[in-house]
Amino acid sequence: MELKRLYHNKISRQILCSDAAMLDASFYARNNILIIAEELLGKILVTRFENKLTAARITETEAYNGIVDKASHAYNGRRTNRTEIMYKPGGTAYVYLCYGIHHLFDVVTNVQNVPHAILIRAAEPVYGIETMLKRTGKTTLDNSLTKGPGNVSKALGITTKHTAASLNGKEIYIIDDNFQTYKESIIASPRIGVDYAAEDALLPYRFYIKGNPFVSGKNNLK
DNA sequence: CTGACGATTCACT
DNA sequence: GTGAATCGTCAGC
Repeated sequence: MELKRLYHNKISRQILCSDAAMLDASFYARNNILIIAEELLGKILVTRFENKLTAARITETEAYNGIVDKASHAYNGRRTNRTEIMYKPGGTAYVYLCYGIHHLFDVVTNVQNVPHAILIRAAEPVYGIETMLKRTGKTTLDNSLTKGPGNVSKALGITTKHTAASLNGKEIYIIDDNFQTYKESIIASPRIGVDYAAEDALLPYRFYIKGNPFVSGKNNLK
């Protein structure tokens, strides 16, 4: 099996800052969250905070399917100060604190009042690696830099203060640089850490690029 | 107001 | 494989 190692894939600043490449509202507003979660693989998540540009190609996502999904914060229509962000229109950032330590970044999808969200679980650095290393306190680049949702946010500088931010703004956005993610290299599997969700824990709502070293867990080769 | 806990990570055995 | 870290959120009183 061919291993997709994008490790050395660097992207120019010009492309990362191109408005034309930015995913727009129509991408996020769609109804089928599984399609969007799959299509986000291979897209590039870009952040620019205090003029520090960092970017990573998405390698792993998880869909949280709104009010019918027992794994979702918005299950059964739950509305709180925190989850209210999930009810915003597609193309909004939903960031929350997990275990008091980790800031997890989600992409809100669908239309207003339909609380769909896609967790970005892993990505492969393509720009601003020095900045990412500084943010994470690491000295060398390896897959731990952006493998796992807490690590992605940390490397890209995303925190809970960015929740509700538009993904069509200047600070956080996702671009399509026409990178080809081949269907046969995409795996769907159950989501991680959602045992509490009863039968919904078994749904194949996690998507990742087969064999990519920037994917959480150990068993990403099959 | 209080207590329980989490869409995790990392160090250690 | 096990356990600690660490705090905002949320249900319940």
